[in-house]
Amino acid sequence: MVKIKEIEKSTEIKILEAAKQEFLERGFDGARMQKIAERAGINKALLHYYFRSKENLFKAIFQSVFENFFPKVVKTFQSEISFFDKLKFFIDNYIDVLSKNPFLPAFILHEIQLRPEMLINSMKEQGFNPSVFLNMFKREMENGVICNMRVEHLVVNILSMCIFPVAAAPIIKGMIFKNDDIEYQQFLEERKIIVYEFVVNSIKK
Amino acid sequence: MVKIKEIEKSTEIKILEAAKQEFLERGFDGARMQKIAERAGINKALLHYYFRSKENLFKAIFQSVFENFFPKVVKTFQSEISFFDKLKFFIDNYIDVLSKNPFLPAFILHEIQLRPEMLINSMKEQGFNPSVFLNMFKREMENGVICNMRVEHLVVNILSMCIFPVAAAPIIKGMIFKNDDIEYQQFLEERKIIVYEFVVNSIKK
DNA sequence: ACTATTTTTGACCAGTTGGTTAAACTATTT
DNA sequence: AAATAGTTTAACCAACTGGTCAAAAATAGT
Repeated sequence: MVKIKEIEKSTEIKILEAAKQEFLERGFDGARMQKIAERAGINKALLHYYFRSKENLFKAIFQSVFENFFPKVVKTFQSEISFFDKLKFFIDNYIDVLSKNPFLPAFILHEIQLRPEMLINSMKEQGFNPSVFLNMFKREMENGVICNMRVEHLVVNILSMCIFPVAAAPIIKGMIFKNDDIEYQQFLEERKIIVYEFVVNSIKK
Repeated sequence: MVKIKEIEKSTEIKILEAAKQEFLERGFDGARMQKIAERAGINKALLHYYFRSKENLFKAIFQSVFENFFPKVVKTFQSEISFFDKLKFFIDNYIDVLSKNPFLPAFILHEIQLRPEMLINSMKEQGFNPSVFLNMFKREMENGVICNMRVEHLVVNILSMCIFPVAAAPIIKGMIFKNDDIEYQQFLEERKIIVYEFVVNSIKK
């Protein structure tokens, strides 16, 4: 049994991985329990054995996925580097995470439209607090390092420019890059620097 | 019959309005033909009488909705006002349209993930051409009015800051404004100016 | 007023979907 | 090795869903 666990992933892990794919690609309403079972290579009844219902399985996935969507800000921002390096590091890192989870942004944005409770739930359960983020910028404004503005707008601007281009990948690919995946990936790569410069240009005193 | 048409909307219009609501809120997979019929106050079979299938009805809605999502750039940009006024007008106008269609951005972003063809289709059918948009900025760069950068990034930045805050409304409301709708609406209103200033600060020479 | 055409409806259908169950299989305990 | 507990499966089910159809109702044409 020990050997099996090492070679073959545990059933629960296999289910979670399959469910994550299915839910991320198709959303709750589009996802099919049968498809999840097939993807995991198991019998459909096993899904209900491990996770009572579709709703339950979905909640598990949403929570695990939520972590990737809301950047673990604390570690990034507690380091000793300068404000601008923190900002640069954050943007680089966040775009990187998202571009490796291409379905994530659109999935979250879609699901929360009719289930905002899920968000609040996940936030509480993970102790996520946006004010850590906001306060960092507020401090730099008070120190006169960056221009004064409502921090909420600044933060939303930064997040917008990181998240939207991934959520809108099919649009951008289709309209700008003639559906060339490589060119689009290159575009995202460039943004790690461009977004930082764009923000700094705008807020630096 | 003339009188009836004036008082009561034609069946087709009623269906389209009901379907638009249902599809925008729930997406294709979450929408129910029965619910659309109820919303329109008609029998379900009528839906199939006017639009053969759910798929067909969806296509009709997607196309009509697409127009609002992709700003009618031409008219805005052909006017004689200065570049910066065009930009200001565009951002103001676009945020306004989106905030009046709160489900629109997340709907489009979700649906295109697995149906990119729909996008291409609607684009062709409506003769939408993104290069009109891109070229305007390129011209101003060549004229030395704004800083040089890859126009694609500039345009994506602007669109990001207009679209994302609407798509992410439930997140922003929940995390920043304690679910206060009015404060959130005020926030969007402010962005009409803030986004413009943020962009201009960054690109003005 | 009568007919032909279009619009609307209720009843119905076949396929799908999430979920259940009893039995088979596997591993663990004694 | 026998009993016990934990996994896995195939078969099944009730509810729902998109879609059909024949008949009824409304409208238009004569």
